[in-house]
Parts: sequence; structure tokens; C-alpha cells
Amino acid sequence: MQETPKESKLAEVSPKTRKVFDFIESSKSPLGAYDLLNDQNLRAIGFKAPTQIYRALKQLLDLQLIHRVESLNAFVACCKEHKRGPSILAICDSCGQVQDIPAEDLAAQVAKDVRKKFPGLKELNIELKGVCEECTSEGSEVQTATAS
Amino acid sequence: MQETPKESKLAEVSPKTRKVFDFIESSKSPLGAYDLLNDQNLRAIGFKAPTQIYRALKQLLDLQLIHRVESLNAFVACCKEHKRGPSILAICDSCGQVQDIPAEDLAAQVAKDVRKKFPGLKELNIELKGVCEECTSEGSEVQTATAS
DNA sequence: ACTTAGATGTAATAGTATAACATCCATAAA
DNA sequence: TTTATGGATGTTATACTATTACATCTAAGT
Repeated sequence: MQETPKESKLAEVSPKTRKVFDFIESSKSPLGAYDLLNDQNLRAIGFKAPTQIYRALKQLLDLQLIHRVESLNAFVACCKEHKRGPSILAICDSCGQVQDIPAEDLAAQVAKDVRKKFPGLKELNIELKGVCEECTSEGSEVQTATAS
Repeated sequence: MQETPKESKLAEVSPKTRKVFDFIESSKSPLGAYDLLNDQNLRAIGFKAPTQIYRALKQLLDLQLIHRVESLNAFVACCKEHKRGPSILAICDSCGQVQDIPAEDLAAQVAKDVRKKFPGLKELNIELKGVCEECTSEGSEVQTATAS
């Protein structure tokens, strides 16, 4: 019987924080703090103010259970329970889903490329926008994208 | 006598938009919309509301004269007047300055890496955080970082 | 002159995030 | 047992970021 890293991390957090994670993990698309507070039923379980949501989000970020999608002001679950390290967030403009793609090799190359100009590298955030594989296939048959 | 790409682009914009660019370009650190509106003297030259700033910023983004730094909600000038293509924004946590590092090769590798899972790649945003070369050197002699 | 389109002006509001302080509760020291 | 301490949680207010909607102006074409 072995506990996954994810489960062991989640064991450390309060039930409410856990609930925030559950919502983020089960959502197909990234959720913003106010999505969680208002649209999901987090108010029903005792969250009354944004601060509380942000506190929970901070814990989850610190535990590396979620990523912040900077360009969307929203949050997604880390897809790979067992993986450490950097990843690419690929955001589909059509369906809104975000893929969390592991990117160890890439991160290594970035570090190498910028080593001279930026030796104290600590965090790496890579975000892509475009159309995912599924929407690309659909797009050849049916137009599904929202108007812009 | 040859006009730089930057100059030819700037020739297309209104004097106010030009002024916004000038402020961003001459700033050592990224500027937010409200920095421009309030702290700089853009109010003095006729900007009265955020909308106006955002309109100018949108033009400059469209012309690729500036980058938006997603993780800071702020804007920096594109450093290489003559370069197209993707770059890395390296943000120094110590001095706040941002380096705009060309990254053609890296972008190519990203595109390659995600091609299968994300064939419709359109935009690439790479942001780094850490400590720049200058602050790293200083740090070995004097502690300059702000408390965290 | 008329009209259209694009730029600019203005007010209001929506959306995102944090600061500051109060309260509760578990643990440990007295 | 009482008291103190620290950490988590609750609550209010506010700061910061961005957009919507609509008004006005101006230049170009008819």
C-alpha cells in the first residue's frame, strides 16, 4: 500500500483547502479565485471571502499541487502526480482547456541559454496559446471556436 | 539614411501613444498601466482614465513594440529593435529589472516538443524569475535584496 | 452640407488580490 | 487548572487591474 505524493501532500492541508483542490482538479478548465468562491459551492462550505480562497490557493501552490496560469489569472491542477519540475502550460483558445506538459529537457535548455545573463534562475513559467489537438481535429469538420 | 523598424512603427501611432512608449522604454523596470497614469506625468499630457492607457498599450503590443509581463501585470519595451520572434523575459527579483532575451532556438524546440499534443501553437510566453547577473555579483559582497 | 469611420474622451463598473485586524483553538509552560 | 503562545481561520475593508458602454470629435469621401 503506497500513498501517492499527491495524497501525502493533501493529508497536510485542511478540509477546506482540500475542497479547493478537488474543485480545481475536477474542472476541465482553469478556475479563478472568484469562480471558486461564487460559481462553485465553496460559499456553501464556509468560504465567505476571497482571502480564504487565496490562502488555500497559496498552500496548494506551495505544495506544488496546482499551477497558476499567469495569463488567465486562474489555476489548474498539476497533471502529473508523480512528477517534479517544470512544465509547459498549453492553453487552448478554443475549448479553454489547459494541458500541463512536463518539460524537464526544455527547462534545462532554458537554464543553459540564459546562464550568463541570468545566473540566479529560480522559477520558470512557460505558457503557450493556440489550439489543442482535439479542437484542431474538430475544426477540420465543424467550426467550434467562439467568436472573437 | 535608414529608418529603424522601431521608428517606422512609431511613426504610425499618435503622439500620446508614442509618449506611453517613451515612458516604458526609458523605465528601468516594467511599468503597469496605473504607474503610467498616476506616477508618471501622463495625466499632465491629457490622459485622464485607464482606458486611454490601455488603448495605447494595445497598439504598442500589436506593433510588437512592447511585451506584457504576465506575472507582473506590467509592460516592458522590446529590447531588440530589429528582432522578430519570441523571447524570454527574465525578471530579477532583486532589482526588478527585466531582460528581454531573444529565444528563436528555444521557441523552435518548444514547438517541436508540443507538436503532437498541441499542434495549433500560436503564442509563446516564457517568463523567468531569479536574480540577474549584476545583482548576483553585488550579492556576493553586499546584501541588497529586499526582505521577503 | 452629409455621412461614415476611426480616434479620442468620459463615466461607470467588473474582475483580481491583499492588508489589517479579530477570533478561535490546540499545545505547552507556569 | 490557568495562562500564554502561535497558528489557523474569520471578517471587513481596500487596493489594484482591466473592460464596457457610450459620447464626442475630426478627417475623408460623396
